[in-house]
Amino acid sequence: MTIKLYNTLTRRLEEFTPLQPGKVGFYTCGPTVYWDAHIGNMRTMVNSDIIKRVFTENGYEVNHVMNFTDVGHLTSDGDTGDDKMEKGAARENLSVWDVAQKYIDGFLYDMDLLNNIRPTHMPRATDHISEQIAQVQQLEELGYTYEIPGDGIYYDTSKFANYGALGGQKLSELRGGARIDDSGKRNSTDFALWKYSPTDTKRQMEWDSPWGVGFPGWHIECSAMSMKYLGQHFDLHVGGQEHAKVHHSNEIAQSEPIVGAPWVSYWMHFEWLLLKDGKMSKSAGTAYTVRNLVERGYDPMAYRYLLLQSHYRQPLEFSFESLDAATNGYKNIVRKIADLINAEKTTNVDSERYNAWHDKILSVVSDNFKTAEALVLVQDLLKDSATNPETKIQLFEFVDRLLGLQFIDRATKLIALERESAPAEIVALAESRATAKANRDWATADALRAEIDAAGWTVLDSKDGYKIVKKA
RNA sequence: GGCCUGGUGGCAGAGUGGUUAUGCAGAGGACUGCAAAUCCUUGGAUGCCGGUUCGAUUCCGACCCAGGCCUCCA
Repeated sequence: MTIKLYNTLTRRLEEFTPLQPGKVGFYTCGPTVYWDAHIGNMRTMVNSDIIKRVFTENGYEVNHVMNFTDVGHLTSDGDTGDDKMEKGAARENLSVWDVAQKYIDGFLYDMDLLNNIRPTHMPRATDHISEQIAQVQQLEELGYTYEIPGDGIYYDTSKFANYGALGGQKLSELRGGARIDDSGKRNSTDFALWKYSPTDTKRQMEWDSPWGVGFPGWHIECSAMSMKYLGQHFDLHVGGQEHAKVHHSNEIAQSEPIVGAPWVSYWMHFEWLLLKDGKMSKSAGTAYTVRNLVERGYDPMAYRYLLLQSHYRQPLEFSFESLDAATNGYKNIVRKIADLINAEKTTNVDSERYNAWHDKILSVVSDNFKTAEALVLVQDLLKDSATNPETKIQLFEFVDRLLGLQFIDRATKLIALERESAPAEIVALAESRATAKANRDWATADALRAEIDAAGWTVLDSKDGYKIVKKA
């Protein structure tokens, strides 16, 4: 099936053509591991995961690379300010290396909660210093660099004719020049490739290089690692929308002189998760992590479901109200699937119906990853009386592979919960209640039901008597 | 100042040049002693003003409003 995607480079919806038939290589700009990734960060990861799943279901062999930025780049793109990793280390009284490991572990934990398939490769910047140095050397030989004495090696963006193409703005249009720039840079958009360690303090992370002891600028890591694991040219590069102008423009500027243009065929940028009042903020306590949602009793799949109801190129406004709505919607679907699994099977999978639904669902997500439309089809499928339960179940297995919403898993767990037999004392209470009911003593019956409920079980009446179900 | 998105019912959010998805919430009903679950039915929206068109929510233009990026940020 044809895959269409919106390419930021051309600002157009394009049909995807791989560099090598049947294969796709793509790179996601991963997290800087100095703090917990919040649910907004994770939106990007879910989007990446959907891309991977759509390619996979279309028969592609996927090589997905996502980096961990564990080297301290600076808090300002002007290559000044504090080092984030060092700040994190000071905050937590850990070494920078331990800080990195701690937040990598946390990140992967949350990735798993969201059922994101792990990338094929997850390289760390600090493990690829030599590759980064090698690229800086190549750029130096090609004449793209200059030194600011006592500061570092910089990239001269005026040497790269097409600088800023991705951001839709020419060099001359960027406002950078309006700020005071006493750093010695030739152009406001120039950026560091290699920074010298300060002479007055000892950095925890620093390496030898042909230019002196120091550390790499933060853009070069993505160029170095993507090429190492995906080849000099690859198909797709994705990341948060804020990366387009600076980070990705710089990556292109670093890479194309070395490998030729176009370096990457397609670029995709994801919109942000916003709060009513704007961005998530750590200081305001609104930078929720996936683990925070779990602590509040939410299923991570409900959050994933919320995300998939919107489009990746559209900002999404998060609130607990909308998460509650998503939770209800998600649970309703799970309930219906559980009923399908419980339904008596009298027929076999209807391959004609299966194929029709399969193709319909796959085609809407293959068209620029419209997951919201796929979820509409999921509702339609549940209502479709012409498709038998077995076929529907098989289709939901496909939907789970495609969207990663773990419908079958949650439905199976729900059934298990419902089949778990109640302990004797609960059964005794239920029996008493049944007697009270038979005597039309509603007050006693309701009191007993409340007692059972308080013990963690629910009594459900039916035509044939009652069921005792463990509360989720 | 430059660039870029959007403005759709109570909420979240799709698609579409010609009956405005879907979900949640709401209302009514079936079933229930009452609940729960399920099923059925149902009310309710396209910022404002022009233009193109037989017809615009959809295309074009102006305006108003909101948000984002241009500074680390997914």
